[in-house]
Amino acid sequence: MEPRQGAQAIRRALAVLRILAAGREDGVPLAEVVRTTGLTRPTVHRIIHVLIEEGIVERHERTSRYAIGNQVPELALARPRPSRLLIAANPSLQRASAAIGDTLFLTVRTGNDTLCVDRRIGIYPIQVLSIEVGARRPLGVSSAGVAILAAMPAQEARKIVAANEKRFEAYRTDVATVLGEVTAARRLGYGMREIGLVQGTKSISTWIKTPDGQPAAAMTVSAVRTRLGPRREQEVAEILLREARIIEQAIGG
Amino acid sequence: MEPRQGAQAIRRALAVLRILAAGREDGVPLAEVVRTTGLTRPTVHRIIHVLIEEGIVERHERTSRYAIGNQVPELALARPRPSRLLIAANPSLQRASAAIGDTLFLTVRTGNDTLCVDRRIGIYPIQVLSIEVGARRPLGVSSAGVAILAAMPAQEARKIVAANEKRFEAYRTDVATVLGEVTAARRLGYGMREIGLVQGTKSISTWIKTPDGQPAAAMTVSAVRTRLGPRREQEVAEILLREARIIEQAIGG
DNA sequence: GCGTTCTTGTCCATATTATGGACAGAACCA
DNA sequence: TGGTTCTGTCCATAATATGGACAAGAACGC
Repeated sequence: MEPRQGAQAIRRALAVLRILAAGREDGVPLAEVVRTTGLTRPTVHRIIHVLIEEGIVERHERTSRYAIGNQVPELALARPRPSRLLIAANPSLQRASAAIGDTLFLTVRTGNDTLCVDRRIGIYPIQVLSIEVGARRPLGVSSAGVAILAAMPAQEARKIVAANEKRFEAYRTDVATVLGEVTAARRLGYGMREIGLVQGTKSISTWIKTPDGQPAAAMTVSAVRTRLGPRREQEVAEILLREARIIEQAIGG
Repeated sequence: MEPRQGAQAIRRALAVLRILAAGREDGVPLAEVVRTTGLTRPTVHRIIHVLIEEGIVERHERTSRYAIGNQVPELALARPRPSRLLIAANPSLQRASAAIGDTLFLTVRTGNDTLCVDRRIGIYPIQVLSIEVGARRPLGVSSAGVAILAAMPAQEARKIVAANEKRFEAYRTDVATVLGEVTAARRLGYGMREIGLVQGTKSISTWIKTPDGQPAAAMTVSAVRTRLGPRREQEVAEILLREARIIEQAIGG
């Protein structure tokens, strides 16, 4: 079905907001927003400054970077309860982290992005804290994003990857690489990044689907590479797959 | 200065979102959004359904009411840190609640609304929990809103009250009543509601200003009426005023 | 059970808004 | 110092967003 007409400006504003959200508290320069949204500079400038007037965006004086403003968390207070996924995943994150010893992450799909919504640090003396809660990236950049893409129909995954193309350069990847990883993840049954977001690390992600079959989230282990040789990778993947199924059951009701 | 042109649709979408935020998890029917924003039904319908497609709004199947969607808290994760006001106010809320024995609320101004961002329950056996964190209302409806309006230039207060006119009916008040309360609050130096948001209660609010002199927040005590006779009202007001000044100092740096 | 009222939902001719090419000034860097 | 890159702005015009009119369904009252 065709998307609803008559609100192009609203969609554009949201596209801008999602780019600013990816920049978190550091903010994003105007040129980067122009580049990644594909909109023209006057258009981005106008959208951003209206959002500033409305308190949705703020401009950092010293750096001229734009970031999410205080009214977004204020609007979010209208929806304070954690999602069913977050609640359902809690014991699995705990169990998996204890069993594996490394850091566990819960990441959700939000539009064409991934967003880290929970993190559980393990007990092994070396922990790879590659991202934090709130970290947002284009789908395809992390092993979680790759896993989520792998779990959806191939054509839909290609559309999303194409939409994110302009943003991959900033994360030192590209469409061909991402699609290759998605294909490999389909084969393996989970996503994996030999080269994690951090040098010398490796991460493994399993997708989590909602009751209607949509891949909506992923659970990820990140560790130093030496801790994830072929045999241990298999063990970790099995633990993650089992807990992902448990989460899916819990969400189903 | 004239507000920036070229993004009326974005402002309208935000106006709709703020109405939905006021409805919190209960949601708001379409007709109510039409009435309070003053927009036409096709316009509101279109805006809401684009926001639904974008995950910003969701529609409750059973009640046909619209509410804030899951992507708003997800965007808010880009700005996780509590504001300086919230941090600065924490010890004052604690002290005032202990000294007074009733519930203390911290409320901020957000656009033409007030939003409760913190609440501290007192030790007296009867507590008036008139609102919760996340409760959003038009400026002018609560004693906190009245206090904030009283602390700003009269012309600016009148503009805000005029903008909120259509929404007052739902809270059983009107422009004349609100302006009367604002005038009284200017005289008293604090806002007060003999008839609180809850029958048989009374509330007292003192404004809190930012370093640039803008009234941005208020601290409120709510109690059963019998606990706030004239003399005790004076004592409570003095405690609130003192703590408000402390908070203003802490924000100032 | 029927009539009335109220609500949500949709269409599309047209009014109005949003756009972006062109230009200017500031900041940065070699 | 000059070149490059960035932010910011203008306004003629292209394109979008609008809302009056209408339809259908739900809720309510007698």
